[in-house]
Amino acid sequence: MSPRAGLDTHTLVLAAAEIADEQGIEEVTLAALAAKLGVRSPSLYNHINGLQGLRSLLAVHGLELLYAAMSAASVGLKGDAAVHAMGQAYIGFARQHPGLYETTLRAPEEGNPELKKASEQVLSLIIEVLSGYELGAEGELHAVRGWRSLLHGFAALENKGGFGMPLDTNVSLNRLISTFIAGIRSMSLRE
Amino acid sequence: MSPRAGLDTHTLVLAAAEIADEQGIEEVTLAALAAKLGVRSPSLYNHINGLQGLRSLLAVHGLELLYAAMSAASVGLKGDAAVHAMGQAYIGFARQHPGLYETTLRAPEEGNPELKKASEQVLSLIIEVLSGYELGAEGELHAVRGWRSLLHGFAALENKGGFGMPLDTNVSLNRLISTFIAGIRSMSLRE
DNA sequence: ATATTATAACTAATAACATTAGTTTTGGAG
DNA sequence: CTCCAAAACTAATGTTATTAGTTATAATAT
Repeated sequence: MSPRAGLDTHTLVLAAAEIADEQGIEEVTLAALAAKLGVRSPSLYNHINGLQGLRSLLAVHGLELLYAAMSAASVGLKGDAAVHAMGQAYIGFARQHPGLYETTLRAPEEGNPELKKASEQVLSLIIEVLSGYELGAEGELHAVRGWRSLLHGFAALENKGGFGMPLDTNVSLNRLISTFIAGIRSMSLRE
Repeated sequence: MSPRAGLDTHTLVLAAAEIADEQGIEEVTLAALAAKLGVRSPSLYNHINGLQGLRSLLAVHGLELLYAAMSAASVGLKGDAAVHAMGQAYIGFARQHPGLYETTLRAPEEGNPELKKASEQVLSLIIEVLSGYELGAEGELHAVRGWRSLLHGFAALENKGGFGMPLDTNVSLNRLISTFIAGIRSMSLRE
């Protein structure tokens, strides 16, 4: 019963993130979001650029939270410890915010500068942590790709329930990270 | 202008897979599929169980093709060569059928026996190839999880254009596979 | 205090989609 | 040649996103 519900973009993004995490990314519709906020869906257009715009905002928000988690976890650490901490933080974020994490890689727009910036922030943190190993400029880039593949694959499969087997996934993650570290160690020695 | 267009389930799945690979998974709608087949969308219900049913069929079809590719690539090979060949085949399939690959992990139904069967087929092939390393029963399961994570993560990031850097992704893949192998080697020695 | 204005939220309307109900038509079995 | 199961159809409903145009209010200026 109140024109002027007092919404703003940030409130919308937070509410949408909640829907994504609690009900799944498919349920993030303007209709559902408007209902949650006690408003009619066209009203949302005063704050966001349609559904696509909302998805972009969600992606940026997710990447910022992911960066914060990874950064906080690895600050002050070096080498293997930093890699482990960062990997745990990455997967921890994906577990805590499954829907929001998923929006992170649903790259909708190519030219979005906010999105690009948020992605690069995460990327440079990864590069920094892996720079401790003697991989060379090119080897480092390959290692970054591998590290991202590994983390994203693990997060995605775990979230989808792809690891059906009754075996502690934390142990799997730890061993996988150790495997990766051991692998890049042996790669760097080989060259 | 012809009642009796002569459709069947398989034709629908193939046409839907084409849409998925050429236009993206979002464009796989019953409306688009019906248009492609020269039919009205309600007619599709004679052959599939709605959009959800079609998605399940796509997932099964994708897993079967994936299995065929992996199997053909690794037949007769052992050890590192088999792992490399299987990995290349997995990524090759994801590149060749980006949309179909994506449906593979959009697990819609839990209790679908066809889907379960197709998944287990792929899984047992992976287990077989990794059984050559001395990992122990539990270690082998962790390695399987790691191997799947790595492959899926790489496929997903590459498909989404997540590897923005101008560096040959085939080289990255080769090195990643080698890194993984080196990693599980050192893990098995450690215990 | 009162008038003005920018804009948040609204109603109404359209288009795309999935889905169900009920009808028509036809290819093949008898 | 007849008949029937089922393939394809039309019609209708409900959900969604989105646009156009309207109303009402909060903040500002007078």
